[in-house]
Amino acid sequence: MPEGPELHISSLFINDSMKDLIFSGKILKSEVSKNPVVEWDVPLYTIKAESRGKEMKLWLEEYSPDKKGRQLEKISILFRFGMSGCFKLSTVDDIPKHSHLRFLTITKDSEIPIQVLNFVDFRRFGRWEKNADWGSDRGPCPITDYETFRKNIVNNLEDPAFKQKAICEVLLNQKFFNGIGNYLRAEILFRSKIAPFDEAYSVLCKWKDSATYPIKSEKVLPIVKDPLYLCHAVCMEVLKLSGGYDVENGLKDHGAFENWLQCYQNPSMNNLQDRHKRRIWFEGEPGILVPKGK
DNA sequence: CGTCCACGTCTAC
DNA sequence: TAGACCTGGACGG
Repeated sequence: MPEGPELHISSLFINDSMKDLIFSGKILKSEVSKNPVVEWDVPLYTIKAESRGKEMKLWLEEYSPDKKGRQLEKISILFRFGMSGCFKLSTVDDIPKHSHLRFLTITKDSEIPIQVLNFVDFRRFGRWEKNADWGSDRGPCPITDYETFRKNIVNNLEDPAFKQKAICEVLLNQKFFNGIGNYLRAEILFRSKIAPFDEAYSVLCKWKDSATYPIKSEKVLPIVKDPLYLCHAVCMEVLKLSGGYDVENGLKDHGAFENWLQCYQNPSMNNLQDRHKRRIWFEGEPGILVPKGK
């Protein structure tokens, strides 16, 4: 489930459902995963989460009801979700297929079964790392840090990343658009009415001086076309659906996301492969920098 | 049965 | 700028 909104939904899900849970013991890794074993073996600990673009951190903090001055252990685990990563809560008897990292709760009374927080990832493109900082080649988050996200782009428009590059390809550059993925770029460009293969530099120059947030008139719902604002606003819409692409743990109506999509995978839209062989869905003309040849 | 396609990086030539 | 890394669903013969 993995573009910025899904990562953010995962962190909300964890912070909400783990807030009263106490975990214990070693972190279990599947045999098949090539990711590192995470050394951690304290009697009791709690879990919190944080997301930034397409990365998520878990914070594990030793829990001690009677803190006797001793320094409590604390580690973080940085996750990238690849194409299919997600977190699921289960019981011990109900571990999901393709669960690759597991955190077990204690149980105070035998009435409540042990709960398991699972990192589930059937394609195994997801990665994790202990105590790693946010990816140095990734920009600020359009969901949680929109103004910084925007500044990082408008203050760097002279960067070669934008010149003579198709806007649809630049939208996948995580150095500037951390969290934007294949469905988001289609939805953002569709609402902006920007041709996907128009030049990123000239497109974004037109919007660099517009207001960070669009002016809201009291009566008229503004039809926002600013692509940078839409990077934030479109993500926020997905958060409201609370499910996102390939829901599972969102447990809301499964059709809500598909129903929300206006452009991506819509058979009445056009589509083409970009230079990196990824399919871009769009309405109307492809734009000047469309890859030629077949 | 087979081929193609999918929400994303990685690293090797 | 290719592949490589993976599983599984959709669809064709």
